[in-house]
Order: sequence, then C-alpha cells, then structure tokens
Amino acid sequence: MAAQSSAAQGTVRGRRRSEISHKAILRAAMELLSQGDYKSVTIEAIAAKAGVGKQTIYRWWPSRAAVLLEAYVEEASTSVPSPETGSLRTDLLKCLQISFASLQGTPARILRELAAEAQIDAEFEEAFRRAFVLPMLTSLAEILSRAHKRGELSADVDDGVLTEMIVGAQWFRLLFDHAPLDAHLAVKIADLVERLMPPRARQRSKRT
Amino acid sequence: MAAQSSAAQGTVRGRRRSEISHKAILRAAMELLSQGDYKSVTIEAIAAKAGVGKQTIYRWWPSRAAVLLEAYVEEASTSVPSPETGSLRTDLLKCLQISFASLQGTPARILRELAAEAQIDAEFEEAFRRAFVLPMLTSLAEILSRAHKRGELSADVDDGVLTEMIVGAQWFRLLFDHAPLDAHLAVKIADLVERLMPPRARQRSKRT
Amino acid sequence: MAAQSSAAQGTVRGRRRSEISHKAILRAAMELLSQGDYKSVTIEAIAAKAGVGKQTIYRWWPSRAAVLLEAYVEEASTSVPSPETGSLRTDLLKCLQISFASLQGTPARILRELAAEAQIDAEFEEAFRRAFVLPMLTSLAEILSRAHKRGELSADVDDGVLTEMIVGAQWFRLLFDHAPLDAHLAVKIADLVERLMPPRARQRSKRT
Amino acid sequence: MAAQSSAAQGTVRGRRRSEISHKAILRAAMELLSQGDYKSVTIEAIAAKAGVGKQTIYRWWPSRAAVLLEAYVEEASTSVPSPETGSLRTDLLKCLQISFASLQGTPARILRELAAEAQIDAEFEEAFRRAFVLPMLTSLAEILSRAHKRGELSADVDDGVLTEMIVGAQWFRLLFDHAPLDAHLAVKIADLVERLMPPRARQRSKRT
DNA sequence: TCTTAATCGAGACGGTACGTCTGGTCTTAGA
DNA sequence: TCTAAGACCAGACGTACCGTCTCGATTAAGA
Repeated sequence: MAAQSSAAQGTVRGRRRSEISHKAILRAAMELLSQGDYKSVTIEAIAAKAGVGKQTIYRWWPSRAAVLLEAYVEEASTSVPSPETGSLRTDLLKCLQISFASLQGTPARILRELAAEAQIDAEFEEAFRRAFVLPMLTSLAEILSRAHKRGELSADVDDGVLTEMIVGAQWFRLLFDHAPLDAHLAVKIADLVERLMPPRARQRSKRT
Repeated sequence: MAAQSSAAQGTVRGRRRSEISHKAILRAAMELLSQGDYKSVTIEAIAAKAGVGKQTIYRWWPSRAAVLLEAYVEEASTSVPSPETGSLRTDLLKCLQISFASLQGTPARILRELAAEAQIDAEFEEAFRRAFVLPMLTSLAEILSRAHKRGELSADVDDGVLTEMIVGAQWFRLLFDHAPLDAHLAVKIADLVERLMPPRARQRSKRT
Repeated sequence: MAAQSSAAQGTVRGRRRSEISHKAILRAAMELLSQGDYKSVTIEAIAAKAGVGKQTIYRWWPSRAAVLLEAYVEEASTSVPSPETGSLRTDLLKCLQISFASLQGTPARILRELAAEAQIDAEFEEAFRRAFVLPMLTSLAEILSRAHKRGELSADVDDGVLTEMIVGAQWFRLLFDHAPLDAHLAVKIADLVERLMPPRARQRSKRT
Repeated sequence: MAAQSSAAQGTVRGRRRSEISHKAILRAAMELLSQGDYKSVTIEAIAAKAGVGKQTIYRWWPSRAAVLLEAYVEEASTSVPSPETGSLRTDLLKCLQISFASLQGTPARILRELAAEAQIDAEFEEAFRRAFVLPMLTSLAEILSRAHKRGELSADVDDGVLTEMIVGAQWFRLLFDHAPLDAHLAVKIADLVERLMPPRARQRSKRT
C-alpha cells in the first residue's frame, strides 16, 4: 500500500495510454461502420484493422457500442443548436432543419444501429441518451420556454409533451423509415406548432 | 410422369408441417423471452426448450426475430382500436389509453428488443412495421380524419404530421425510457390536440 | 392369424418392389462414387440423384456401404479365377494377374472405401468378406491344393499361411499405397513361391 | 513497423500453446476411444471431456483421426524391434511375436479404425503410414538384409516381396478378422521363411 | 368391383456433429 | 503498466445428414 502512495498523489505509474492506438481504434471503427454492414463491425475486426490488441479495446471501453458512439461523436458533432431569433417559428425551423440535415445518409444508419444497441444494453442506453437524445430535448425545451416568455405560446400549452412529440416525430422517421427526415418535416412541424400560438402572436409570426 | 402432374397442380407432396411443433416453438420463444434476457433467446435454446430440431425453425422462419415477432403477436393482440364516440378528444383518449396499457411491463421490453432488431435487419423491419407501427398510424389517421369531417379540426391542420408526432411521442417513451408510457401521457396529448380545434368545437369538447 | 395364412403360403400382397428404382439407386450410387469423393456419396445424394425416396433405400439395404457394395458387384465381377494349367507357377500367375488387373483405377479407390467401412461396421464386414476377401482366399487355396497333389509343393509347406501371405501382400498394396498392384508383383510372388517347390518340381517349372 | 521486425526474426508473439490442454485432449481422446465405439469419439465429445474449446483442437490438428493417432502413439509405442540374434529364424520370431503381442485387444480395434480413416483421408494416410506401416516394413527389411549377408537367404530371394508378404499377412489378419493375430502365425511365417533358406543354413537353424 | 396391403416419391421431423465465428479472458515478450 | 499478438474456454451460428415419420398416389392380390 505504501508503495502505491504515488497513486494517491495522482502520479501515474507504468506505461501511459497510447493516443495512437486510441485514435486508430476510433478510426477503424468508423471505417468499418461506413463500409460494410453493422454485423461486421466486431471487436475482432476493429482490433485487426487498427493493428491493436483486443485487450486494448476492452480496457478502455465497456462495449462495442461504446466505441462506435465515441467514434461517431468524434467525427460528427451531436450538439443541437438552440437559436434565438426572437420568433418561435424561425427558432424552431432553424433548429430542426440544421439537426435534420446532419442526419442524412450514413449518419442515419449508424444512429439507427446505435439506437438498437441502446434497446438491449442498459448501460449503453444511458450514454446514448446523453449523446443523442437529451441535446435535442433540452434545445427544444429552451426554444419553447423562450416562446412562452415572449407570449408566443399560451400558458396552458404543456412544453413537455410538445417537446416529446416533436422529438418523437424525428426519431420515428429515423428509426421506422416512414419517410425521409428532411426539411419538409421541419416546416410541417413548425406550421403545426404555430397553430398552438395565441391569435395575436400568430399574426405577427406570419408577417415575418 | 403423369403421376407427377399433380405437383404442377400445386398438390402438396410429402409430410405436412407439424402444428404441434409450430406452437411449441412459439411458446418456447415466448417463455424464454419472458424469463431471461434477450441474449439468451437463441435458436438453440428455443429448439431445446420446444423439443424440436433447429432445422425445423430455420425451415419456417427467416430469423430469430421473426420467430419472436410471431410469438408476440400470437399472444398479445397488436391491433389498435379506433373508437367512434363522436368526439375527437374521447376517441383519442380511448385509443391511446388502451394502446398504452397493452404496452406495460414485459411487452414493453420485448417490443424494444424487436425494434432493435428492426434497425439492423432490413427484411425484418418490414414485418415489424406491419405488425407494430402501421396499425397505430392508420388507427390514428382514421380518428383524425373523422374529426376533420365533423369540423373538429380545421382544414389547415396536417393530419400526417400530427399522427407522426403522436405516434412518435409514444415510441419515444417506449424506446428511450424518458418517462413511463402511461395514461398521463394520453391525457396530455389529448389536451394538446384539443388546442388545435377551432374555438367552437373546443367549447363543445369541454362540456363532455 | 388364420387370415394371414397367405403369408405362410409365401404369397405377396400389395405392390411389388420396383425394379426401376432398384436399378436407379445402384446406378446413382456408382456414378456418385466415380465422380466425387466418398464423403459426398450420402444416402440423401443417392436418393436425390436416383429420383427416389430415402425410405426406399432404407427399406432394401441396411447401410450406405451395402448399397455401394451391391452397386460395385453389379458392375465389376468379383470372382477370382482358379485356372488349371497343370503348373503351379502358371496357375498362380494367371490367377494373380487377372485379379490384379481388375483392380486398377477407380475400382481400387472404391474397394479401399468399402474396406474402410468394413473396419467400422461389423455387419458390413461380413458382406465385404464374402464379396471380396473369401473368393481370393479360396481360389488360391485351390491352386495350392492342386499343386500339393501334383507334388509341386512339399507336404511341410502350410497352405494356410502361404495363402494369407499372398492375399495379404495384395491387400497391403491396395490399402497402403506402397506400390501399384501390377503384374510385376504377380511375377515376384510366383518367383518366391517357386522357391518353395522341391528341386525336381522346380526344374520342370523352369522348362515351361 | 520497427516493432514488428521481431516477427521476421522468428520471435514468437502472443500466448504460447498450453501443454495442459494438449495433454488433456490426447487423454480424453484415448479414454473415449477405449470406452465407446469409434462413432462416439467426436471432436465435440473430446473437447467436452477435456474441458477445452473446440477451436483449440482445430487449431492444432487437421482432423479427428490425427488426434487419435497422436493419442495412440503417445500411449502405445509403435516402434517395431529388429533384434539381432545371429539367426534369421529367431530374429523373425522375436520381431513378429513382440509386434503381434502389442496389437491384441483394444489397440487392434483402434488400429482398424485409424486404418479405415487412412483409406478415405489422403492427408491422414501419410501420417498413418509413417506411424504404423513403415516401421514394420523397415524392421523386417533389416532382418532379411542381415540374413542375406550371413548367407541364410540365397541371393535370388527378393527381400521386397517377402517383406510385403509378411507384413501383408499381419495386416490381413488385423483388418479382415480371418484369424487372431497371435504367436501361432508368427511361427508359421517363420517356418515358411525357413523353407526359403539354402539347405545348409536350414540345418544350422534347426539345431538352435 | 371393392378392399386390403405394401410400395413409391416427397419431404418434414427430432437429433447430432460439423467447422466457423465471436466474445471476453489470460499469457507472453517487449516498450 | 501498457501494448500487440495470439492462444484459451465457451458457446451460438447455420448446414449437412442421419434414420424415422407422415402424406397422397400407385399397384397388385384376394374378396
């Protein structure tokens, strides 16, 4: 124990984590994910492609999905903007359109696969929520909260449900292939939300 | 050769599918799914529990998920009611509350696991959509369509988005553990939809 | 029981064995054996190739090897000649050369495979012995016995061992690839046997 | 890359083969072979009995038969003595009796089964020849060669055929159940070989 | 002519083992 | 102490055959 006092001092003993390997792993994971199907992105394949021992992966990540999540986040930003234009409609439109645009093509497929993992692995679910679900929720909540303050939404509209319904529609399209997650949807959502505004606020909204 | 003409006529040759095995497989799948975690529901385990050869499973289902889906559908009805009470609010409430209630507990977990599979297996996705996604969509679409005819919803409310937002919120709760999928949500959704009704229709709705 | 008296009379009721199928099976077995490797000659493959139900094979033969044996015997004669030329040397040479010649090429491979089966399946071993082992033994025994009577072999030469040694050498070459089973071997064996003849008999033998 | 130069130097990287597993596998194979019939000695059974992953077997042996051969050789010596007593007869007798004695009971059964495998699997045949066929051949060849030098065999007796005939008789008894492979056969063979000796040498042989 | 019985092709059935794959752990030598 | 390599145990995968069991159709003999 005394010998390990250095640990208490925060000093790290032994060889330090290799940043080269760290990046090689994320890079290999991303490439495999872009190329083939999800099934082929195994720990073994990542290790082989990255020129890395399997143990090195198991040492630093709890699961395959965790690697993929970090690899994805590394590459594509997962933050969702919460613009302040002074108008609920334009705030919403901007937020949704930017967010939808970043989910076209390969990212969509990857997100679906990660979402799938989150259904099965409870530990991963939490990480997934933090990375992909909560940002959108809080961003929208802020937009709606500002609209309330501005009087653009009447007090008896529940922000919670509305937020969930908007985010829900987005995930619904993403996961169940019902229709593409494009700008049209953003407009339609904004239109519908507009109908929840008090008449006077709606008038002003239309003018802009 | 003449004897074989029957084959051309679509006559079934050879031994027929065993209904006993068929049911034993579904039953075993359901039991395993209820008991342990999803990972333990392997084809081997199902076959062993059902007292059936693995080949018999592979012969009749394209994948493990397909077995589970059929097993689930067999047991729990997946149809969604589309009640006609003459009032949008009560129609919605009834529909959502019934549907939400049927998704509590184990069914929720199973549904999440099947949804996960649908993200990865394109062929299975279609089956999943037919069984779980579309019923809810069409049921809601009917309710909204009737509301439109009755004048309970103004013409400029887009049924499509509204449906997706409602169904989306439901799946969102189911898949991402944000909050339980309970009657409260149904009420909140109904409240919000009510705010989309023209003033006069809303008056009447409140009286009921 | 009285009603079944017909059975006691040997009368056959019902449909008779199909000679067409019988031959188709043997033919299919032979073709598969000639074409591919032994592993691919499965009951299923034979049935498929012969256009026959598996049951039809199981009804008439106890094992796969039994089919192959019958197929082989059907095609290539397995009888071994026991010529009577009046001379041990020429009798032996004729007998061995004819028998060796009939075991070149594909037949050799088939015989090896059947011999393999005989090592494992005790029931089949008996059939194998009757078809392939005993004919050679008895044929040689006759040749030697005649030589004894003629005085070409002295009384103290044991026919049994000599027969086994000759037949053994033949099987040794067949099974263990030590050298080809050709006419050279026949000559060498004859030479060696000649050395067992009494001097006078050997003189005569050389003159012929 | 520089780090990998060690590979070029032949340095072994990674975990080394486990001798414990190695021995456990051979032991399990032998036990299964002794207990039940050959069919029950499957790779799966060996792995289970040895407490070993199947892959570990496939990694080190090309086939089930290869495992059994090594297991057999490990336990029972396969070398054949080539004694030098100065007399062809006693050399032969000793050699054959020792070798025959080691092939009684279970070993005989195992040898038959391995011989069967050698008929079908060309790769295994070579290993089988090296382990079981050649030792006997060379041992006998040496004995005969020494007899030639001593003048116990006349020059016109072909060692090759004689060797094959002796070894052939042995395998014949082993494989085709014609009679037990016992000391009687050894004596009979020795007797017959003695008849190939020149008269004077035979006189001396009898005296011993 | 009708009944009875055995065979036929077809193919599903419960099993067993195959050889492969991946997961997660452990053991090396070297950095 | 970490790293790359790679062997280890475990066990599911999907396939191939096994030998058995329905099926309906066909074929013969006896009633």
